[in-house]
Amino acid sequence: MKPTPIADALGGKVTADTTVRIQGWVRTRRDSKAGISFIHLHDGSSFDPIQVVVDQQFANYEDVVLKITSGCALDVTGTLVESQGKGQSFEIQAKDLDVVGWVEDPDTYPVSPKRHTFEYLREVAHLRPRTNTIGAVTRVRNCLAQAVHRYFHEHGFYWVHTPIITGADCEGAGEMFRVSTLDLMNVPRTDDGNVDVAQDFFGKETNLTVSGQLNVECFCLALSKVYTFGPTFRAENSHTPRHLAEFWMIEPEIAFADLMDDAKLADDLLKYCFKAVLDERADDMKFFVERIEKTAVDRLERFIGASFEYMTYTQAIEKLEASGKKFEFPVKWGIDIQTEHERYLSEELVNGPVVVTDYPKDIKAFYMRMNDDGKTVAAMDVLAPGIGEIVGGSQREERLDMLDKRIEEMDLNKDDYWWYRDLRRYGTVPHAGFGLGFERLVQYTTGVQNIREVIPFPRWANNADF
RNA sequence: UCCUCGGUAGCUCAAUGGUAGAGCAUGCGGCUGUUAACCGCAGGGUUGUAGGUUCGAGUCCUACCCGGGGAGCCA
Repeated sequence: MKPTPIADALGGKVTADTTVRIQGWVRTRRDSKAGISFIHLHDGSSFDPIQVVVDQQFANYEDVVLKITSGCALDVTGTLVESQGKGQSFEIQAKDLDVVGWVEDPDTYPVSPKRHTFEYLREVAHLRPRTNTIGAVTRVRNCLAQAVHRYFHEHGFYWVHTPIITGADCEGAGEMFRVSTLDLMNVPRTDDGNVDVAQDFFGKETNLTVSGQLNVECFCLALSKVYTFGPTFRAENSHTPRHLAEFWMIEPEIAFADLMDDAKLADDLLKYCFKAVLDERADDMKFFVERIEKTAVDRLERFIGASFEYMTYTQAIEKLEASGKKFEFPVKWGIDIQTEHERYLSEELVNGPVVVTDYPKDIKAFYMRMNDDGKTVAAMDVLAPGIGEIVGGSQREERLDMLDKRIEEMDLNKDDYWWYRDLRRYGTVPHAGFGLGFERLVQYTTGVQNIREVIPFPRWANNADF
């Protein structure tokens, strides 16, 4: 008999009083000495486990059923019936039960049925997918990823697979991870004592990508609407609940578009994704509301219903100055907006997502388009309550002379950007794009505090186990 | 990298410089169509690592390692 996903059995997709077969892992077992055992079985298909009811009459009740513990893998066939107890619609009256995999020592089973801290669960990351929280996060993460691709597909975007390994010349910010096959014990040197990168695999210095943006721009100026969605890497030694050394980023790039088109796209995409989660993962979101973050669903509903609040950097600075707040970093035109400032803007002033645009050129990247005032660039950040910067984007500088001026001002080497500059020499058009940190999106959606819980196997400084 | 708090049973935490304790989990028993159940009993410890002070260190000192929170950087 073909097994049925638990979601289908609970969701009314199977006729009551018929025989079903289910396979999964035990969450809990409770016994009634009166002659019944209740086993909660989960298989990942839904948040809720299914209750398997096993009667004492069962052939191997004493030898098998009463020895089942949390974590055991079962294959159960029985009748799907309406539950007599509270807490579930349907349950299974077991007719046949096979323990496919036992837990060898229940006493030291790392995810025993009790409360665990997230810090502890990271140390058993191979088993934490069995917990309610990580299971729910995994389903929501998947739902968001599917929604991202679906949104872009429906709107005529092409998914471009930009490289993971990149030449060092051309990436701007962020500490990078070196990619090399050189023997660390015996590094070849040039005559002047430097590492002889010519002998390395690629014949030059290479690193893991920190962003696919520059590459995806090439495809944007040919296919009009494109995006990347893949892993990116930062070797920053940052120790915060919002940073990872390896994370996934979504980077759309649109041609014949300006900064407002860009912001509109971010707005649209985010709302589409949140709607998908509310539609498809109500079970998991209910759990997040109950156990993780009370306002999780409210927040998404408000986000979907609200229009983005827009302000320029200059206006934001004025608001911060007028707030009467004492900030650790004093507010002055020209400073970068700090975490405490972001919090004030999105959490207190607006209490919702805020788009801040037109930042001073000196605190932003070389490729951002110079505004007519000569002081600011066409950049935008979306700040969300509780998480800070969730989207960072800009209109790109499409004018070669202006781009060259910025490259020079920022002390970069023009020759390193020869192909990026070529885009401005051959059929250049105004274009714009942004980066959306996928894990931050999952964090914002679920209300999970630490980013290390929303990626299957988190990597950060000194942590690359599993 | 900086500031700050912490590291004791499988997990979460107690313990004035003087006998190492509880809750949960686990095992056994009792009770119950049970739902993060309840009652009783039991097993379970190199107190992060390495030094030092002391008659005596989980507790005080030094160094290091690891984790949380905050900051910087950012997505």
